[in-house]
Amino acid sequence: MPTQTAPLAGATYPAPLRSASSTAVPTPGHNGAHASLVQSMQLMGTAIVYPRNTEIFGENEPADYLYRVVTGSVRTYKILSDGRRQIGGFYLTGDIFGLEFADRHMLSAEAITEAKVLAVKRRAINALAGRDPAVAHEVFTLTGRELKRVQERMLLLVKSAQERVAGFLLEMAARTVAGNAVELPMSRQDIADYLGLTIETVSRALSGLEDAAAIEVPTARRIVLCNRSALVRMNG
Amino acid sequence: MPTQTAPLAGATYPAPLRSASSTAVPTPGHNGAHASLVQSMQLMGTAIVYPRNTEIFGENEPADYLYRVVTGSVRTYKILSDGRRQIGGFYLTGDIFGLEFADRHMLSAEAITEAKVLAVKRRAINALAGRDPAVAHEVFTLTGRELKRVQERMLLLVKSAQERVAGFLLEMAARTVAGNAVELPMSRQDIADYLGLTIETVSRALSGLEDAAAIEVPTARRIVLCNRSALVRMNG
DNA sequence: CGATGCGTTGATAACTTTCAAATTTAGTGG
DNA sequence: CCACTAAATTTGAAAGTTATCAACGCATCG
Repeated sequence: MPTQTAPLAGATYPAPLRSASSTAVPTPGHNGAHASLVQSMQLMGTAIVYPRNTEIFGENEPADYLYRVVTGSVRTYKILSDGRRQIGGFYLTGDIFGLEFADRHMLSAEAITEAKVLAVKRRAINALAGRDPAVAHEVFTLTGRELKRVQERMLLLVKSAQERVAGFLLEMAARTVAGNAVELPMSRQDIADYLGLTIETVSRALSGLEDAAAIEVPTARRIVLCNRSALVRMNG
Repeated sequence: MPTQTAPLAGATYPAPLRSASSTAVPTPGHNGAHASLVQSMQLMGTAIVYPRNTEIFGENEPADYLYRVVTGSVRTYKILSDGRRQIGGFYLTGDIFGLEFADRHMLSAEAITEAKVLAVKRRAINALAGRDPAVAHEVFTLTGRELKRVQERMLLLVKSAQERVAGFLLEMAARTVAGNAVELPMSRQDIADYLGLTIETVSRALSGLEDAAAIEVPTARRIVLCNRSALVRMNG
């Protein structure tokens, strides 16, 4: 089914959020908005280090925890019936993941690089949200941002290969502190599975952007955005 | 950005839901779950009839109302910078639309066929949700379903044309009461803009499915699903 | 130094779009 | 109610894009 709208703006919800359904990805990067949630997770949470490419949780497992990336990076994904892998999202330092409307994960999560992850019992956060409206509000903000992200992703998926890659780079750049250089933690295969393309097409799109002088690719994982407006233009 | 998870399962949120961000499409069809919300909307709402192809609300307008389709059908959409139109969702009788996390609509809405629409002040619903936890819960359920739908839509968008069309037909069939016949209120152009394809490709995919004896197309708008398992197989 | 994995590049095939035209359907006016 | 015009849909052929298959380069690591 379709597409886009969510709860009510300007509402106050003293609501039960019991086992609704579905999932959403939290907003990475801008964490200033989640001060109390992040802070609380810090206190309640357990930090675990996952080596590269190891599973953090699997599809259909009970969603008992909420996670926050302390260091490293994480991907969520789903294996489709035809064997393809669709990546749900990338989570960088500071990002929160594992948010679910349902009581089971709809996606699996893996460490892309070695990742230190803070895991907090969902129940604990729920209890906290019950006591602290600010925390509850943060959870909603996360949900809202996630919806927006998924929508933007949908818009990305109807574009051409080069537009998708350009959009991806802009997205990663926006999530990364650095000036114009983006350090990609994920492989070309990860990017391809995120954008619904093949690695060859991703590689060619990057080469094309390089030829167009929009980016530089000193190493495969490091990309310099030389001409952001060109990227924006390509992004659609 | 990416993708999928949302609020916390099994939580109780006495939360402020003020101007978060983003949008989501409510779940059409199965309305049994929203008894009290629907009922309340019935009492509070104003019914308006929109002729075919007229605007119900526009992108960036204040999202002051929540809508429910009484009769007819509605589409939400967004015009992309390159002129293409991306359809956000289709809303059939009983469906609720106009849900937003933000205080302005991210999409425009139009009547596909003449549509009788119930419009209810958002504030009124918020107030009701504040008093009635069941209503608040319904709003969350809608949000959760919407997230799930957007995710499924994302999965659809990375597939082949024929898979997308097959998936679309299954979706519409699931939302329609009728046995195996689906009466499509929308044009091929609407379908194409929903699936990120051209009308020609949609038409050819339908012809292909017809050749494969998976469907019959007595008239352009009426489709009979002869072999559902074939469609499911194609759907991925 | 030879494996092994990852990324790039090339050639070809498959798929989708684009452009064009034929066909059907719907709406209007007589 | 019929005829006619306009719009929508289908179909065909050619062009463009992306996937697939294959080879090559480059780095890391035993």
